[in-house]
Amino acid sequence: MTVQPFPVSQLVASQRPHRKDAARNYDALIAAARVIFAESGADASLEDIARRAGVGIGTLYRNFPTRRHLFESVYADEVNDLCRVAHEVAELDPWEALTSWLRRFVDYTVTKRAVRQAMDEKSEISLVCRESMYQAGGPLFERAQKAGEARTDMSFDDLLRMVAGIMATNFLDDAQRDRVLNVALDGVRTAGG
Amino acid sequence: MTVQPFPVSQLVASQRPHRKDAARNYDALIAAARVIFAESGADASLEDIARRAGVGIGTLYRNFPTRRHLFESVYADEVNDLCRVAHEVAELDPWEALTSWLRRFVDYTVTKRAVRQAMDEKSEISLVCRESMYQAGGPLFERAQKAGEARTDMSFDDLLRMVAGIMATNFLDDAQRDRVLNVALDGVRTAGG
DNA sequence: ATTGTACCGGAGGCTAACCTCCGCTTCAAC
DNA sequence: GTTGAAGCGGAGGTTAGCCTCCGGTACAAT
Repeated sequence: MTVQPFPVSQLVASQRPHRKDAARNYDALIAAARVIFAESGADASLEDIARRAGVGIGTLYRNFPTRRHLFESVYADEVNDLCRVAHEVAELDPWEALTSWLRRFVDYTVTKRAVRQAMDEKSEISLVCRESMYQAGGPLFERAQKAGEARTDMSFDDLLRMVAGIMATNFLDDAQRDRVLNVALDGVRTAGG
Repeated sequence: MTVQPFPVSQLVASQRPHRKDAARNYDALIAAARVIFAESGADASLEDIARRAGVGIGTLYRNFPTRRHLFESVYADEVNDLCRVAHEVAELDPWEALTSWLRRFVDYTVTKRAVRQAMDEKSEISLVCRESMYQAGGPLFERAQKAGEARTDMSFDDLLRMVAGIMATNFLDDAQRDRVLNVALDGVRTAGG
């Protein structure tokens, strides 16, 4: 059960400017985008993001020529973290490892609304990100399957989309989201295999 | 197990104009909105809808003063159908009745993307619709619970949101959506009770 | 057939967001 | 400290969608 290192981080890091002020602005933009995308989805106003980051709209466009560039940079960041987490949970028992990784997946507020859209993007970086995520999480799923803890009549892609769908849904509160996720995961654990 | 008649239909029917051409336009608008909302979500362009319906934008606004009016009219229509279906499935066995109703719920393409938004609306008509839907589907769930076919540690609201989340998610194809829905429903059927 | 009225449609003003462009500022190399 | 280049920011042109308004049209009642 090997997990590849993170090809995504270079893609993102290479864009970060060298000058001090520029780098600060770059980070502020990513952080702001994280928040605004989380609140309003992937088609949030770029001017809102620039305003929140405390920079001019021109600066935003210099760093991220298109909305997609910005979105993908944020997204890549998250995927990066997810890959790292997959490493960290590798020592837990199979089912525990899988579900705690998926829970982490759910917790990402940035892409909570936007991930579903990203799942269908065809751009190169999206493909790379998805690939990375699959390489990181897929083995956890297979291990759980081999341990007889997860049904074998569904794919990892099925699983991710299921969880993504639930995580993108509005619930009354976090407790409800958790309850529902548990129900769905019970469905993954049982029968059908 | 009684199911209330449909308080929603009056709300909608009362808005339908009397004159022949006007009524035709009204229907065309609803039909067009159904399609466009399904494609682009609840914030689709109203002018697209008018164009597709083959009427002027003015006609749209005369019939539906706000985007919400239009959306809710379409939504109410769907809810209506769902209530009727709840009646029809009442004779099936408990689990079968519940799942076939839920499947019908999933099949609604109109609100596929938009239902999630609607679930959180606070407007009067949304409340009425949700109430109707709960009165129609809730008994199916309770019956399944009493028959030991559905877990009792989740609410009907939990269930609907789970299914709504899955139904609003983009899948590779319908087979995948079906597969995932089945997995989640397996989680509802088992344990935890 | 006439006529009053309800209805039609789209031109056009309004706003919001997109994105470019360029004069000014700030950094860091020497 | 000087200097040139990299970076800044926001004014403003452009587009898209919202919604109003009114001259003209088509229905249905008589």
